Amino acid sequence: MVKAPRGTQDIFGNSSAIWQRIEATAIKLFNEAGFQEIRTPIFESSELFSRAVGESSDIVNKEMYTFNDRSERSLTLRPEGTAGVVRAFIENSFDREGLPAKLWYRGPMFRYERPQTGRYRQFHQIGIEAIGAKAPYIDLEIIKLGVNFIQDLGLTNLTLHINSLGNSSSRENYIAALKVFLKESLEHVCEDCQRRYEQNPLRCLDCKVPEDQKIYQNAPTIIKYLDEESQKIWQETQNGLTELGIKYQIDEKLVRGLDYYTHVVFELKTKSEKLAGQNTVLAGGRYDNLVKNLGGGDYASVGWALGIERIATLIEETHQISKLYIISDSPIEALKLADKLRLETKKIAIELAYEETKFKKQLEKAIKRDYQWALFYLSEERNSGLFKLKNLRENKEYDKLDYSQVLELL
RNA sequence: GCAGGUGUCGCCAAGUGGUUAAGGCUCCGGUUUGUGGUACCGGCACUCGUGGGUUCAAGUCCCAUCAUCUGCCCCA
Repeated sequence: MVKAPRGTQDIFGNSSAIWQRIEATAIKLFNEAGFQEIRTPIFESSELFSRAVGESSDIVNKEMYTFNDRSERSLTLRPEGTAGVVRAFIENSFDREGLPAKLWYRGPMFRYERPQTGRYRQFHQIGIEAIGAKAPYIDLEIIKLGVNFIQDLGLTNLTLHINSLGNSSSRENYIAALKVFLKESLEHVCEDCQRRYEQNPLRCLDCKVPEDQKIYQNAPTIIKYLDEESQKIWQETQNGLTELGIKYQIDEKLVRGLDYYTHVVFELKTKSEKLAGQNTVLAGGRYDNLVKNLGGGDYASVGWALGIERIATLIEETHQISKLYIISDSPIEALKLADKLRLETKKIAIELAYEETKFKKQLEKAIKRDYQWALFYLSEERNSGLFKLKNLRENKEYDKLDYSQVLELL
């Protein structure tokens, strides 16, 4: 039997209802804040990602779904959303429409990784980007939208972690200082850290090995290396969060896996056990150099992305709309009635039996499938023009109703 | 990419080398025609993830492969 490829899954039933709720919640929030949807291609030139995400990142090194098409172009299934959005921003000259460009997107992303709880090879993100906005107030708006999103879904038990990576020169100075520190104890740390030292020294800081962590306790922190400008932005961001009543936790070891981040970076993490080790459900930050690096103007930007699968795992259940089942001995008459009812009722699903099965079977089906209502529409009702309606959950029956009374009850 | 666990019907699950692969739930049909999830009857794995091998004999042993789970790496 042919199965879905490793790391992919079918979404249906209750999960699908939860996904719809997640997407509807996000879309409402984005519309209210004046963000516009953008749909970019699912595959792009491979070069876009190696330039945007960074040659040293794990994503580019070992996780991309890259292939050559029939004309030998190297293409890649997008591993994240920001690169494509920025490419579209530049290509379509969005800067002429006025800045910042406030955009949101959703859709599948692809990374060739070992599948696990909360980790898939095809996974889905919803993200927002504000391109061409330097003021820290846009960071605050973006972060607030993430926090509101979580709240609107009724999720608790999430913590906002933030850190600053500073501007390019602060970051360079810090990395230089960090490398000096790391070099002293390079022989005593794990192999991964020795590799990180070469490739991405920042990542050493969130190493999981306890012995290594002991050593890193004395490492210089990035905050001390922020230059005046970066320091000022960092202060304003924190003040703003407090003003907005957003609780946060400074995490000096939060460095993120993509190379394009600058200044503020943040993650919303859950304490729930349901996601095993994958406890980050929403993450983002500022990327002031990315647009320029991809050939656009010098536009500072900020954004985040959330993982739909991870959020969905945290949501237990969702309310389905109530349903009505038409019990009839004539499918065509039931179909005509269903059509009419669908036009004239709101927020109720109208269903019927398509085959001429027995009365009792139809009623049992309605009960088993958890329909709230059964509407009797057999020859007797059709002749009299009066309906019988039953609330199956409350076991209440309403007899001899005319059509308008049926509508009132639903 | 590395280390370990698991794979018998849609779901749960017995089976530990020997004739026709328990059982439960769900599902489908019926118990002569318009009212409740009950009860009763019947149906639903030529096959044990897949492919090889060992054996007179394999769901049961061996190898490979695939899938899945857990930890690491990393990430949403």
